[in-house]
Amino acid sequence: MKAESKWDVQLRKGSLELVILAALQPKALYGLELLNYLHEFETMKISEGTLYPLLDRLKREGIIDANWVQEGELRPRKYYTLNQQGQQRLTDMNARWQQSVNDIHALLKRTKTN
Amino acid sequence: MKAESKWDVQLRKGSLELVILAALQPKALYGLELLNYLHEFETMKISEGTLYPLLDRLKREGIIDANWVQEGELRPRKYYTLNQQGQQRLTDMNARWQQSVNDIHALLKRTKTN
DNA sequence: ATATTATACTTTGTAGTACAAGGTATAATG
DNA sequence: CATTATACCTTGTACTACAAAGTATAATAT
Repeated sequence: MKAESKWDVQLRKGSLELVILAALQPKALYGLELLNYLHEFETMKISEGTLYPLLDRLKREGIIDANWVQEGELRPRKYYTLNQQGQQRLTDMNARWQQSVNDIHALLKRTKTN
Repeated sequence: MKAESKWDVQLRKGSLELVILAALQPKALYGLELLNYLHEFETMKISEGTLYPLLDRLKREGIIDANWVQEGELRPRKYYTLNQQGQQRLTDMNARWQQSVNDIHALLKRTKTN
């Protein structure tokens, strides 16, 4: 696998918020669970130091909710859920992302592939 | 038209470098010409304060070349051209971008569109 | 003449984000 | 009783796009 470049980080920067909302939409996940889920995707292998502050921010912005769950003897886990505002935000972001992809695609089509 | 959100800026952040390389690939453009060209694309309406420092950076990184051209009585213009390294970088970025789009697409497909 | 507009490029300071590296705490394993 | 695994948190840093303002020159308007 190719080492991660500075640019890979920058590219992810914009889409990460969308990606996390999308990941939380089908069902609530706790931090590490979400992290491992994202690791399935080559371009989304982020670290805890990236994820937790981001989740905090999304919570402060009021688009996700968090609540501790104690399951049996296990360490308590903080589950994050997408709320109504989060669902709306996801829809908006999705649309905007699609538009951006279209624009970039159009620009790339005008290049010559020698 | 929808006002530009903080997120729009962040989303553009990652792809802007790719976009500029793609725009310069077919032929050399000067600053404002490139700016106007990008304004054709809704998600790529950047300002001079964004473009010129970015072009400087790409030049310092050695992936584009710049040279002043005096055409007739007009104000001299600085034309930017993609060099060989820039072409390579464009190819690499293109591949990585495609991969990222695929990943995000996969994530979005798993969401429910109620 | 001289003010304004258009063209073209430049500079400065700021805000937002992801990151690496380290930290805390607890329970299970060796 | 040391180590590993799980889980979440904190701090300081690097990078990028941006707004706002500036310089300089030529063409146009008053």
